[in-house]
Amino acid sequence: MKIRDKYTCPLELIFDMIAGKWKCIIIWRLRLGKQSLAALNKDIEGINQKMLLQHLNELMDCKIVDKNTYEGYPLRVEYFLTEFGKEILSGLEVFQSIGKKYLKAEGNVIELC
Amino acid sequence: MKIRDKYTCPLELIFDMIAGKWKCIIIWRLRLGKQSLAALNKDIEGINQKMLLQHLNELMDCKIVDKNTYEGYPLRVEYFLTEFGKEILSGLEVFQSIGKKYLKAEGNVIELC
DNA sequence: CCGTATCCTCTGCGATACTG
DNA sequence: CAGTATCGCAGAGGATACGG
Repeated sequence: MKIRDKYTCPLELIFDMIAGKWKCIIIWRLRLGKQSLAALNKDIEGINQKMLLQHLNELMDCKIVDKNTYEGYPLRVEYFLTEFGKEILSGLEVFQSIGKKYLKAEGNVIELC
Repeated sequence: MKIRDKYTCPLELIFDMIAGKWKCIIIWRLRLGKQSLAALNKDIEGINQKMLLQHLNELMDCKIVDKNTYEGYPLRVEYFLTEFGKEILSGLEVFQSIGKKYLKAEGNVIELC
């Protein structure tokens, strides 16, 4: 993740925070509540554990995502959106609905997300 | 620009369309109306003409941006947002205001955009 | 079940120079 | 002023294996 030293526009800062192949979909999947790593890994088609973890860590660096860790075996963690993350989510919801409309106009009938 | 063959989420499609270091700022700058290439090049700090053109072309491929070309010398073109582009813009406005709020909370007093 | 370390590939970005 | 062509590099993304 490349956060620049200097921004001329607030938009760019937020955008850099969520730039990355899987960031937006991770946030999207966390919209309904806490998720374990394994659950995310299973739900997000095409991702592998390493990339998931890397993106989650970057999202945590930006305070978009946080996690709870529970001691004991089997290990258990819960990733979830912070309040800041939920604000970001509200922007993504706009894109989600634009995308849905776009796909429908293109004749796609896939049932997605 | 990497548009995938298959999407499980409409959000990802829209996101891939505007992924790229300069895409969102270009759209942002076009929010107030038509702009020549030279004007964009001057206004967007740090970009060079080649990258600007490449990103504009990709945005045109996705029908987010369109342009008018006027014959004669000196050459003149006008890049502008399509209706689809304006929808995308409405999502970016959310990030802009989140970013502004975030920077203010961080103690930044810069006057941006 | 969570998380880290290595290694490798591919492409986004950028510097530079050139054409109409 | 608008647009194209080359070339190089850093870093994002991914396969795989290992450790707590």
